[in-house]
Amino acid sequence: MDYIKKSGDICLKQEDFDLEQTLDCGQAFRWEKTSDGFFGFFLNKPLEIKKEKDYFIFKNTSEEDFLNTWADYFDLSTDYGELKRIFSEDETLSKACSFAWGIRLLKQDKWEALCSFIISQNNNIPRIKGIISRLCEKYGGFPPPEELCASSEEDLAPLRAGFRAKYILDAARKTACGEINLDEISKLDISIARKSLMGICGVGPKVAECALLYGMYRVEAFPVDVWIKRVMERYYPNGLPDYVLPYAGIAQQYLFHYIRNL
DNA sequence: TTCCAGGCGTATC
DNA sequence: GATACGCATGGA
Repeated sequence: MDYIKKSGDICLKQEDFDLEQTLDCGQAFRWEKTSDGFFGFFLNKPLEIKKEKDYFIFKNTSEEDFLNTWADYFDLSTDYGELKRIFSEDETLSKACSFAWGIRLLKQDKWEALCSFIISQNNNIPRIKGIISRLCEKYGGFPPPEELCASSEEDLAPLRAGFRAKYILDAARKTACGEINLDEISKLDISIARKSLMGICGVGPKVAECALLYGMYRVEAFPVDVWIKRVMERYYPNGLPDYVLPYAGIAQQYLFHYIRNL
């Protein structure tokens, strides 16, 4: 990793990384644009980050936090240039990678990702962000399942999550009592992991796939929403090329961003 | 007013 | 197993 320390900040040189494409592409919902960058959270740890010339500036960040938290969160050890070279053998993916060149897959928290994508169903991105923002405001940070499951559906009414409130509570209850163990699920064979997650009310194939990809870094997971469905019908009637499948989830990121901006 | 949004549960066949 | 429908909310 190519970085220097400078008056309390970490300054990082990093290829294949664009803040807007990575933080505002619908994979994470707690990042907000600032005048010159982004402000957001991972595990309730705040970060202000911006780009200045060739450097990404991690404001007020210790070397320890950078190496132990943020380098992992931003998946800095993965060579996205190499992935894009592999993907670009395919014509559509080649265009998608050129267009969305700076997307990286964020290694998010398991519980937060699961909860966030439960909220995402039949919803749009600005409203998902609003609900999660009100959730974090209410609990002083993203609530762990133990804290959340002490609440009732009426308690969650101010979030305006609609019919999803009872799904959030079911996920919190099952996770808090150990019926669902996200750490264990993250290591299971993917088809078994899917089934386990779908034991939660409000978690179907799409949300399970998102929990696996965004919360557990299972990069072979391939969430199919309305947009990706359009991509598949139009460009991949016979499925993705075999050489993409081990990283289908990362390919999906490029395709999602591409088709939404076509 | 109607349609749609990073879907899913339920009923019905 | 497939298909139809309702579901809370809010912006277009």
